[in-house]
Amino acid sequence: MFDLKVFLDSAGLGRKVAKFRGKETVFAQGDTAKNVLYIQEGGVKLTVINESGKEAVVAILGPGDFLGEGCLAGQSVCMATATAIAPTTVLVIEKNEMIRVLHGEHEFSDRFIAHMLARNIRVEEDLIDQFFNSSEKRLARTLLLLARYGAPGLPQKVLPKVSQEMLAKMIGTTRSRVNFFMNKFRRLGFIQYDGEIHVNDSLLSVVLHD
Amino acid sequence: MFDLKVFLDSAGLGRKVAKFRGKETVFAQGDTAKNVLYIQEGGVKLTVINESGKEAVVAILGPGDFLGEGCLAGQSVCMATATAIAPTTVLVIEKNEMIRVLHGEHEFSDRFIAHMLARNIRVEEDLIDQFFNSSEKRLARTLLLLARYGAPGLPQKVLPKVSQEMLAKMIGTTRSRVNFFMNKFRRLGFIQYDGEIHVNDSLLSVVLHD
DNA sequence: CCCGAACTGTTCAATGTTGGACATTTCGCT
DNA sequence: AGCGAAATGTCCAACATTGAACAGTTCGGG
Repeated sequence: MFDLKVFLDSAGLGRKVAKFRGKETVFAQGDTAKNVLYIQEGGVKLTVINESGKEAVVAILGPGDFLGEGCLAGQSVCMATATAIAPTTVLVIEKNEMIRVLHGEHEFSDRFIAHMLARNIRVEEDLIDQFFNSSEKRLARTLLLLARYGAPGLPQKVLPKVSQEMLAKMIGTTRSRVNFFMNKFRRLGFIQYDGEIHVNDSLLSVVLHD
Repeated sequence: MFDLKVFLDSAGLGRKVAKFRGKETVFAQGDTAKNVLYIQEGGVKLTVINESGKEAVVAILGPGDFLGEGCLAGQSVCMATATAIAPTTVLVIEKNEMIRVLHGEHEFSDRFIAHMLARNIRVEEDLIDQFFNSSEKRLARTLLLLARYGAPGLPQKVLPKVSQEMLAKMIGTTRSRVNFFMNKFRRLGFIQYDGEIHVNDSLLSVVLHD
């Protein structure tokens, strides 16, 4: 398979590597945007804060994902804050280098296009979810998606540690609402938890039923 | 400037052209997805319908935009319905042709990447808007964006014809809510209308204020 | 110029959601 | 073990939103 790291090395781009521990800020909303990052290991959450200080989680990214691509489209400042949610290693690619390589290297631009297409589909799904569904359904969907995080093949049903507060910021509601539904889901046997959260397939019924 | 149509012609891709009149369906949610389309003239709206028959407008696309790119990422059926909102001409590019040209032609892949980046930024903004803002603010934002439709330079403040029903589907709320706010905006002098809608800059205050 | 279809204006009860507050539990740390 | 911080459980009044109904208006076409 195509190994981006090896490729970038040979293109002389893989040299700048940055490492972050959990909770460290990778870049902050408002920073000048001049690099594109590529996640090698770990995970990053993208959050946005509005004028009144409310926070929203826009995306959770993992190995193989790019972030900061906005600068390629001319965004001069970062629209979101990127925070490591685990020990994380990223490749740092300077904007103009990125443009040069995207233009020159087929394999690389193919890969990047695939990433953008996937990301776009995901964000569109999130938007549609937000349009159609109540917070209860959005929570159920988010839990199901998280439960498969990092294991697209096998159904793994244990979540990485996520607080109710964070869930609230992911689906765009309040913590008390999340708490209410988590208890409801537990009462109905859709999930269990005690430190770790276990998601049951039966939770799907919440998303599916009218 | 780079003219995509001329380029596609010389690559032997510009031959398949399709034309639609207003309200005609370009493709429907559930259709098998095998082509990427490029809008030359006109405009298209993308809508999604959920199980209970509720409809949402996901995007409004114009000349220079691609649609149906989801198939490149492996989506085998269309996730949305595309409907012409004006007399429209599109280039039809078969999926595998698209992949071949994306891989082989720098200028073309650059262009496509730019489109995906822009689209992504827009959808992300819509998602954030949905997270943070009340339906009143979302309506105000949508009106302001529409008022500049097709004229990024000069501030043009007259909307293309959009019904309150359609506005409701764009911001994810009900018609009665849209009606309520439209009247409020009019009462406050933020907009005028009588067939055509005129958007005042003062409407910005609705979006900006806490 | 009249009809029907599409759009707009208006109302309201039922429901969903927010944004607090406060008590309780869990967790990491020394 | 004991402290403080973080996370969870619970409650509730104020507020926003839905969904449906019905009347009035505009508009295009026969």
